[in-house]
Amino acid sequence: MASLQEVAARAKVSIATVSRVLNKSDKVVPETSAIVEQALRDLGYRPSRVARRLRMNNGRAHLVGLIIPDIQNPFYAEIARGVEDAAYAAKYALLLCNSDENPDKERFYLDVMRDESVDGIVLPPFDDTDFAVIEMVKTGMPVVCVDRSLAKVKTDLVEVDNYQGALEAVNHLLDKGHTAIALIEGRTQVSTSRERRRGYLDALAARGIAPRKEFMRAGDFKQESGRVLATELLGLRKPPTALFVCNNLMTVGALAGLHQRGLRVPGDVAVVGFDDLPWAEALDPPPTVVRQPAHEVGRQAMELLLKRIMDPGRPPVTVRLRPELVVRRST
Amino acid sequence: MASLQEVAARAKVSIATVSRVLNKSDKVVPETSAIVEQALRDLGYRPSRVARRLRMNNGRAHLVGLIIPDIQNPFYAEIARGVEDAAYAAKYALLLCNSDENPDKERFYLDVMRDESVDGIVLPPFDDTDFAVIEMVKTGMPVVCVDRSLAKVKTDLVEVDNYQGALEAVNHLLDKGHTAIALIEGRTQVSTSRERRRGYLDALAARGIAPRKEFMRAGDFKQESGRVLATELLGLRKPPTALFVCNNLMTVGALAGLHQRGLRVPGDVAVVGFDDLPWAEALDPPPTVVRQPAHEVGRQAMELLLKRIMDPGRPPVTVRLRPELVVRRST
DNA sequence: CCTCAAAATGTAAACGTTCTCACGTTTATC
DNA sequence: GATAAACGTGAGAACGTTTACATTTTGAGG
Repeated sequence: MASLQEVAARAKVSIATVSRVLNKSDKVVPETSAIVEQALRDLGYRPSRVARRLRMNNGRAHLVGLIIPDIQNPFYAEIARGVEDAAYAAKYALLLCNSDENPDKERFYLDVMRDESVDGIVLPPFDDTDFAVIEMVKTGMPVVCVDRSLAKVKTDLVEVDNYQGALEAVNHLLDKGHTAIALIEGRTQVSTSRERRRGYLDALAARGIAPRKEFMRAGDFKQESGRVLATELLGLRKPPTALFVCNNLMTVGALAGLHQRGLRVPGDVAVVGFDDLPWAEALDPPPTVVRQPAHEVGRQAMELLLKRIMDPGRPPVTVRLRPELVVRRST
Repeated sequence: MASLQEVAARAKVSIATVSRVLNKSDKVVPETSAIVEQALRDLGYRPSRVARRLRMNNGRAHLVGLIIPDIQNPFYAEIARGVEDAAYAAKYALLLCNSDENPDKERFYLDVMRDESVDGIVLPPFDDTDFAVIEMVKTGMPVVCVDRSLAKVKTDLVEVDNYQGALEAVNHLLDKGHTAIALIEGRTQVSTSRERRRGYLDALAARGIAPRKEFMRAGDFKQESGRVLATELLGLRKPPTALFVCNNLMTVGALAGLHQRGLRVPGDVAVVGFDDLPWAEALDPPPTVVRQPAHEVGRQAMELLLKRIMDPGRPPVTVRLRPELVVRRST
């Protein structure tokens, strides 16, 4: 509550001097410095981040934004933790928002961030052509994309090698002798979905297996669509013997759907998911998944963002992390 | 980027008039209004939340803080969603931070919030006597506590009837014929822990069962401590036949610990947990739990906060929500 | 002692708002 | 037709910082 004004009055110096003591930027003689420091302590002075931000509209707000689809999705929660840990280490605060994969909500929060003049933003774009995000990048706002990329503009990006992950997942199923492998993918406008599908197709092709249209279904990344699509697939006249499900929530949904139909996993159908789950070990059965280093994704994204804030002119960088196939008991 | 200044220049009016048009507070003749609106559109004007906040240090920042122990805990993630949904509905943005049950981190973030001059804060206090939070309340900052309460000061509070929940949980085990029921509780400085323990003790007492010290263990709310304590308990010469575990993560940990020892649930040991889990149905076995209406807790907390922001003088209110025993297959 | 540069401190503008007050113009009242 | 009231608009202060620039103090060299 105490302002520079009041501190200055108490120390009988000018506010400029107090400011100098605070930022230890300029020279101030030890004596005065001591007096000011005392006044500072006496009044329990705390600088107003708001006033500071207004004054220096460049990059010292020590505040960054993070927009994710849904904090209740453990994958994004882990990314968020990665971002937060790196931010906290650098003494940055985080404006965290859920877009719900809803462009309007995303836009609202992007606006908030601009209006709050945050130093930068970390986010997985809604899709390839996310207009609002592209616009934001063009205004010069530091933006780091995570998980998903943007088609037209180049930004810093931390992603996981989705193609490689999918390849390994499907190869694993093929190695187990499966040939009728179905794909449950997410929204196809999202770069990660396409990469994973490409991995799926290439893995099949490498063994000379022709993909079947009816084995490829697109959901919306949510649990319910996993359940519905798995049920549909297993209801086919010639059902698949294995499922490759392209995200965590849909995997859980698929397992639930299979249980509902009274099918045994992996006895009747094998399942490989994408994204690990925090309680995978406690699930029935513990699913084989392609684990993404989500915390690391978040951490590196934040670090990239910090670098860009320090040096806005630096060329954009892409960091590609390797996923890891974790074999458990669903295959 | 465009400021009031620039808009005013383009519309050939004073900034005061532009401001009036924006806030449609004062009367401005339709003609000028139209010209200004046009200029506003032409320049794509967006008000600076920062400048606005600096000017009106009372309650129109449209920004609130939320500090939770860990966003990766689904219980808190659900609370966070409740808060966020209500905040978004009221066009408030959310400064979200993880305290990790770490007082230093909590203090850092509380400071950030004060310095950002947020309109108010929602949080579960670290414990009963959380000094930093009490201090914050005393400065007049609107604070709503969720889940846990503060001992000395009275604030708005949204809590769940932990006593009742524990009572039902333990009664359920008693009804199943168990008498050797162990308790795995959280940090005992936290109000919820004590309430749940009280429920546990009273339920036993009502059936004339004397509590046994070695059956009561305190953990730290985290998965690992659930695993360790469950293992310890089942290693006793006379082990319990049922476990009442006081939060979600410790429940998962306990289940893992029991599996490790090769024990069957509920065959060898029955388990009731506190807090529901998003994929409870997919767990092995799906656990019986006391479900807390976490989303509702968050939503109501945010609404209480909004009321307090509007009317700082109103007397603090306590909302107590009812938990619900969800019987599944671990008992 | 005086001068003058260097060092220490003070002054004031700026950031983008909101809002009080004052000012000029129109309309109502007698 | 003069005076007052009502209305629309503008000027400028304030919020709490940082910082360029101006001013004062200091100390050394002559």
